[in-house]
Amino acid sequence: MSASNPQTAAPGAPAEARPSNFIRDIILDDLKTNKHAGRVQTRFPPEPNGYLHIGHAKAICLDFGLADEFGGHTNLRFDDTNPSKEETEYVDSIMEDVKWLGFHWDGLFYASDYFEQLYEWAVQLIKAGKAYVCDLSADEIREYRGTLTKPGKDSPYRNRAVEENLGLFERMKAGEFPDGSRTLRAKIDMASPNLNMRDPVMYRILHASHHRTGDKWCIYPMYDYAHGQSDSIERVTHSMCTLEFEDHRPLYNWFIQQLGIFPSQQIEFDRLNLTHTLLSKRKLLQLVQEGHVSGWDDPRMPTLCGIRRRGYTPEAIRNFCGAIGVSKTNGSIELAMLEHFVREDLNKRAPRAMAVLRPLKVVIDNYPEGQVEELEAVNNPEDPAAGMRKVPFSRVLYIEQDDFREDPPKQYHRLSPGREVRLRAGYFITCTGVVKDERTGEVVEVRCTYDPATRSGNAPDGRKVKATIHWVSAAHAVDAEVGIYDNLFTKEDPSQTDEGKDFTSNLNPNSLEVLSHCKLEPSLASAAVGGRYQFERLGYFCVDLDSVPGKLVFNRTVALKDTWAKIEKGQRGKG
RNA sequence: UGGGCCGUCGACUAAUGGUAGGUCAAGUGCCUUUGGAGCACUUUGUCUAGGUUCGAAUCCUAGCGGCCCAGCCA
Repeated sequence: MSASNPQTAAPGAPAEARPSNFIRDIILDDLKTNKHAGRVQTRFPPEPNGYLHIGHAKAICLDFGLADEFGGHTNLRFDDTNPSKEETEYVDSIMEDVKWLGFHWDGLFYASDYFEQLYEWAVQLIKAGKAYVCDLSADEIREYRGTLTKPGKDSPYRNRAVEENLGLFERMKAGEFPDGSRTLRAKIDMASPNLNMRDPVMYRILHASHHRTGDKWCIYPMYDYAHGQSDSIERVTHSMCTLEFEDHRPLYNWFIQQLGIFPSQQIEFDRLNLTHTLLSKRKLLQLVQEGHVSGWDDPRMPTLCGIRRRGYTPEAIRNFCGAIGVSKTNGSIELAMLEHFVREDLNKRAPRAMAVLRPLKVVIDNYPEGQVEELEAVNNPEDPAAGMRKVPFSRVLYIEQDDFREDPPKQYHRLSPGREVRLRAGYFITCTGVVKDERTGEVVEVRCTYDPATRSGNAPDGRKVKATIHWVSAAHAVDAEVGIYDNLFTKEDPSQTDEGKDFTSNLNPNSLEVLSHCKLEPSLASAAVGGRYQFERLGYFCVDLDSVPGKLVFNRTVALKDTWAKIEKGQRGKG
């Protein structure tokens, strides 16, 4: 059960008020017909072979959210049937991520908890003549399986006597045979149009150490033989999984039926796809291993730990998952949708601060040298309870390079020679001149005068300015490093590649920009790791894991919507 | 090409035989001590062709298009 809910599942909301989806409809219907005596049991079943990503968040919100809505329960179950790929590092991270997202499981289980039961059931199936030990090699099994259009043919071992099968299977378990030499197969139908029903492998021999059972087993169940029965053991009523398992459902049901155990129901929904993003554990692993990113928690990664480090909130992710809905259509959500939900959440809660990313020096000629004033600034205009803070003001300031143009284009409202703007929470200043680098001609300093009557940002004579810009007092500024992130991939669909190239050819070479001498207002000096702020007019930023007092590091979570950038882009477009 | 699934604004998703609606994006305006936020308004859609029906996004038929399946991975 979850303590907190996606916005789509506000506790106590009337069922009719919640957005519908076809899975919810199925549950509603089952409740109406009293199929499981009003019980709703779900599970989230990750394989501990990688870190969770935003796609898993969708499944988690569904599994936990739906159970929660109907007073049901949700188990966290690790699908750990393949010891060669699974590690405790991953189970730890998965538990951490699920908790961070705001969900709490009822039961914590592992498919490996059921190895003994699964083995007994396999023996039962052998005795019933429904399973047999097959000596075919992997290659031979593939040949015998047939193709999409051609039926397969029976294994020569298909009709072994029950006693022989029993003996062989026991010896497989006892470790008498090498890896790959034999398998236990279900006896179903080699001519089935569904390849999953062509005598699927139930057990393979794998002399590998398992992260939980150690060396106890050297035969391991396949996913298809383990998953449905695990659901059944936990009396899962609604077992949600992604679309590619649709073809497996007949097998899922076959095992349950042959065994005569609790009939869990598998329901498939569409996997999340996000533009400019890859959501495949295999490819994410490759990015990490080949060093294209700094690790699983690189802020550019779509992993939950990456997104968390980037500064996303669990609420934002849950709201996003609620908003995208659930269906069976194969589509791709625009990244802008995800970004919308962080902005929406952070706008309400992130305290504001001033930070200058690309500093340009401003000297206010008529401001007394050595004087410092403490100006009052609003912490969050969306939240009066957030209060006020003091920001030091003095004669030499930094402003954003972007906020000054010597030769301003049309519609540019910010500072330029002769023009007056407001300093956020401060005075009106007018640009009186510039100082340039003699060699490069670059403006290295802007000279201004201020109007002492405009303290706090209003002119007594009622005159208006068109722009308000942010600033930091040079003498009081705190230095910081800031990571600016862009899409990890340039293509909308990064898996779409040119001949002979793989997805890494679509990596965005500019996905990370590190700005190292950013100037922050002094109140930020004590910002704690994980702290989220809005740097006014720029975006939302979060204190990075590697940040220490004296050497601050921030990540840009997402930029604020930038109307001027849009206008400017339009101007360039026109020529 | 055998089987399975799916086609609704640019994207995602509702409408369960009876007004094609919502969110994101885009655009316009208002407002603004963040060109932020907010508010208002606007544009754009039922894959195609037949059929059933008083009435079809919804049901039927046939096309067309997309995704998945030939691991001893999950």
